[in-house]
Order: sequence, then structure tokens, then C-alpha cells
Amino acid sequence: MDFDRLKGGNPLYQQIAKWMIDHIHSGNWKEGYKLPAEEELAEQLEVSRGTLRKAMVRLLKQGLLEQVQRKGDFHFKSFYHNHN
Amino acid sequence: MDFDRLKGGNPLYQQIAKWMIDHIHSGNWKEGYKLPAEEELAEQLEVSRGTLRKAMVRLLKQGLLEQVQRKGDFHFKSFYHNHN
DNA sequence: CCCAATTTGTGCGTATGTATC
DNA sequence: CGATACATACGCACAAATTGG
Repeated sequence: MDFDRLKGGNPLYQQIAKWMIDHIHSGNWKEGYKLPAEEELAEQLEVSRGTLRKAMVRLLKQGLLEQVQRKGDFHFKSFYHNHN
Repeated sequence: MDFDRLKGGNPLYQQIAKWMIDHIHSGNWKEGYKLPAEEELAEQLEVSRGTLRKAMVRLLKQGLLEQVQRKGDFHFKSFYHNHN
């Protein structure tokens, strides 16, 4: 989705992480929203799955993203509680 | 079955797809032939199920493979009608 | 009809090799 | 060289559908 791939810019995975956070802020992704599968989302973003994962792991560690069981999907949790 | 795992070669899933097509051409797999379960076939080929699936999905999309009723199994359909 | 086993469908976790900057 | 990015490949776990007793 129109990321900056120019040299010298921020890494793709950082841009993606920011893009996801923006989606929460804008209300596009509300709490409990179930993300598409990594493979599918990566395809939509036109990045590799590995790069997308790198962004997601960042958000996971920051507590912005929550992994539900072993079901294989991610849900957003209450964002504002965990955003410092 | 004796696939080329050397670096620089074609991906395994491509080789497997070709191997399956060759089986049809050679007459080993005639129309209507029911394939073994994915798990079993993967074991015979000494590849992972995921890699085997990747090859099968390719053939499915190309119309060389047909999925029959019970989601279960795959049958080969008239190969020559769909091969350009 | 019910139930357990089988098989496909899906998705994540991880590792490796290659290329580029 | 190290960081970034991609493609490939394996494994594991679970859901859903089907099968057969």
C-alpha cells in the first residue's frame, strides 16, 4: 500500500508497523478486529511475509497486538491502554 | 524421489509439479486416478506436506488436477484438454 | 444417529540462502 | 560487514469436512 521503498528511508517493516497503528487510530481496525492471515495481508501490502511478520512481532512486543490462542490469528486489543 | 535440491536449481514445488505432469504423460496416472493422501505422498517424495500442496495448488489452478466431491481427494482430469 | 479416524484447509514459528544497500 | 528484504522449505497445531463403523 504505497510504502516508501526509496533508499535512505525507514525500513519497510517500520513503515508497516506505523501503517497498522494508523489503522487503529483511524478506527479502521477496532478492538477485537481479526487480521487477515499473514500470507494474505503480505500479499495485499505487496511485501514478503517475513517483512510483515517483523512488523507484527514489534507490535506484539509492544502489546498493541494480541495473539489469540493457537488459532492462528491476531486480534487487536485495547490499544489505548497499552500505548504510552 | 530424486529431486534436485542443489542451490540455484528450480524450487522443489516446481519440480514436483513437473514430476506429477510427467506421471500423467507417461501413463502412470491415468484420468480418474486417485492420489494418495497428501501426508502419504509427501512422505514418499520426502518433502513437506506444505511443499507438496504448493505444487498441487498450481496444477489445480492450471486445471490439470480436479478436486472431486468429498473434499477429500484429488483426481486427475482429462489432461490433454487443458494443456496448452 | 453418533462417534472416532482420516484427510484436507489454514495459519503461525522458524531456518536458510540469496541479493542489495 | 551488518541490516534489510525476499523466496523457499520444513514443522506444528488446529479447524472443518468426510468417511466408515
